[in-house]
Amino acid sequence: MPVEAAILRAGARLFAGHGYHETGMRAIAAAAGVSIGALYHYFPSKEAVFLAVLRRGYAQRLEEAQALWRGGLAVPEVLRRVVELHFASVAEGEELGRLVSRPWHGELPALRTQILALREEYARCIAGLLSQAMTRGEIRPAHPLLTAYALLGLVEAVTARVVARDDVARELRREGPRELAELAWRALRPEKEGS
Amino acid sequence: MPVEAAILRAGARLFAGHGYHETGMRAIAAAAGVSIGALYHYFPSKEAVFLAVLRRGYAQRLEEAQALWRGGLAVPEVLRRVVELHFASVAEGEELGRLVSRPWHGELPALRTQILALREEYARCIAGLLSQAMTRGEIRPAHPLLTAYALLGLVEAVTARVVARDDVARELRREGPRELAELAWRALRPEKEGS
Amino acid sequence: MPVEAAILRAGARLFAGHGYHETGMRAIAAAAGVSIGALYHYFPSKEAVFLAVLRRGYAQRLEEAQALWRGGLAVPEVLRRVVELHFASVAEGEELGRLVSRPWHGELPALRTQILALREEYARCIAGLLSQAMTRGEIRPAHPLLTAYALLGLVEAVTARVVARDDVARELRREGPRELAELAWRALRPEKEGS
Amino acid sequence: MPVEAAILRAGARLFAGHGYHETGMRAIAAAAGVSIGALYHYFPSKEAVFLAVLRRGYAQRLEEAQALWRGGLAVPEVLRRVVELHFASVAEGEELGRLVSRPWHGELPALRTQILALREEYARCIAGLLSQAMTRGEIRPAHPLLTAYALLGLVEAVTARVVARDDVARELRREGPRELAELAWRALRPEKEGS
DNA sequence: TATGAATGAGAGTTCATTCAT
DNA sequence: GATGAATGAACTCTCATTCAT
Repeated sequence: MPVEAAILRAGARLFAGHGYHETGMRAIAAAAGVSIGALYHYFPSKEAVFLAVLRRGYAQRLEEAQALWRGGLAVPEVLRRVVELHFASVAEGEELGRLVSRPWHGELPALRTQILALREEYARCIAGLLSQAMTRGEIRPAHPLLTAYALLGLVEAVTARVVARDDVARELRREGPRELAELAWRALRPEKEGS
Repeated sequence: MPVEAAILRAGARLFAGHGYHETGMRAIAAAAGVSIGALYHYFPSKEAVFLAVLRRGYAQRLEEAQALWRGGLAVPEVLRRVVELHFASVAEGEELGRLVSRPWHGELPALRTQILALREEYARCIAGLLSQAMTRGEIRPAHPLLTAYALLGLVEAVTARVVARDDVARELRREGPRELAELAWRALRPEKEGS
Repeated sequence: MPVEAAILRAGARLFAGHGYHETGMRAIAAAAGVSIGALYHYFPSKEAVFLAVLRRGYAQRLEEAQALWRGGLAVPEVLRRVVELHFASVAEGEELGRLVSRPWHGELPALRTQILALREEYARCIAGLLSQAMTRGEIRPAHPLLTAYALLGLVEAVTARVVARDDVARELRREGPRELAELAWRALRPEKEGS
Repeated sequence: MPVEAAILRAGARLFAGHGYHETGMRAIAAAAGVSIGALYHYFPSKEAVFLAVLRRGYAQRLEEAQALWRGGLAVPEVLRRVVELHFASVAEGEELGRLVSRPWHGELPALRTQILALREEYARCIAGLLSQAMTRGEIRPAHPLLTAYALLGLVEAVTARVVARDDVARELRREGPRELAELAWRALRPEKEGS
């Protein structure tokens, strides 16, 4: 259904660019090329639009991450690619990526539970992958969920700085993937192995 | 001046609890026990109140972090205490702490530059401390600013989850400081040394 | 045609329960089990649905009242039964009755003329019956139309209070028919007769 | 405070003329000569404006009715004047009067309880006056509250017709006060007395 | 005939900000 | 300095109605 898709695309772009409260329903409708009435025909409220957009973003990210992990690569290489994936997703035009890398629950206390649940679903997926790697001895034992959140934060703090697009941002964009993958691998590698 | 302090305290509490857009000037004035007129006498706009609050938050956090680092402790111990400091600051009543751990630039695009600058100041301070430790050989060489952001994100992603106060949050609160300090130390320790 | 009847039944229930403006065409369509398109196929507008409903209500009430008067009963007994008829019609499930006992012209200024005309038709019918009774000397001479309106209001003011269903409403429901019939009979009985 | 009074006056006129739902807050503000902001400064919602208007209307009506009854006149004369009072209050410019003579609870189900309470207060006042007259033997014994509602409805049904201002309305306006006072007096006079 | 997606004007309400007192 | 009444643009959302299918 192209109308619904257009709304979600427009919503993703605007929410990612201006935040929840500085994005109006009129703006979403205009950006999607539909009337306000049509917007409310497909979604009962602004919150519903936002949650639908966020869900889509997490679904897409989840799929990408799982595909990487399923590839049979060595852990350091997987880490490098996952980090690169997050960096790529904050580029212009990759609104869904920028969307999932943000702690919306601070901006939308009313949806905190649902937003945290979506994020947790993603974190739990990563935690599951980490658990498998631990079982196989590819990384050292650690609290999987906590480690998953930590890795997410590790990357997101840098990508958040990258969106500013000044000189520092460009430098971090260039060095980030390699340095972060290195950090992550050192933090996780088994005791007796070198990199 | 107690009036200004009251406003900043009220602002910190409300902004931290409900976000920027869901906190009104009337609410700040009421919580501070002053009239709207007085509020506008001390601060020219809502944005100004917010920036003043945020500045105070970063100043306080900066001071705490520097004090820890100046203490002459070994790096792993410093890491442990810094992580614990962040965890403690998300408790009820520690509004300034919760404030600095949030990427406000997403919620307030208009102030993005200034918000990122405040955060960068904090990150640069940590980067400086990391540089010193690298020079002394206490931690391995790495990009200092990037590492600083990464460490901040590492901790903040977990503390952000802790505010939900459900069972998982309690577990992360309990295990977080130790696990995160371990992760950070492994990520940073020099090549040939053990913990 | 059962579709039209279903619409009228649904409309009567909803208009009586929530008023004109708080009843939507969607709600009517849903309650009647038809689509909005079908609704607009049978009635050109919301106003048309409302007028059709109201007409049906007055037609039914008119018939009931005339049947009572034709029964050859003594005037006091007729009054008692008419009053009881009005009281019975405010019960749950008697939407048409509740509908005709309401001054819709205040809520719908655009239809004032037509609404007043429907009510006047009913009032004129009662006035005619009163005229006959006056001619026969069963009640005293008075302005028939004015008396008809007065009797209607006499009853409706009490039934309007009865719909609240609290303790007072229950008491009025119990005492109302007898007391109102008494009031009406005393107001209308010929000069030299007792009750 | 002239602003509040202007709002109440404008609200009374518009609500009486167009009903609750066809009167907008913007229209009230414009008619009162104030801004929307000022309107919401004095009243928290449209419902609040309406209830304030209605309360004022009932207060004024109550005062007028009590003044009449306190005058020491004979009951038939009091009835005549009360009826005339109601008729006078539906004239142009007497918005408060038209307001209190309407069963708003049908139009505003959400405020039914409060609207019925205001009306009941008025009805109870009249019932009290009737009780006194019964005690003194000036009118026959009857259920006071029920009788009060009945008398109100008796008059209001006719005044509601009078607002249409056609030929019939003019005739009812002319004959109404006398005829209705006669009806009321016959309905209430003690058993053994003539008019 | 029957459907329901689409329209868009307009509703009630909020809120940062100003300024006369 | 301090107050809070006043402003009005902008917000989210509703709803009678239309029309291509």
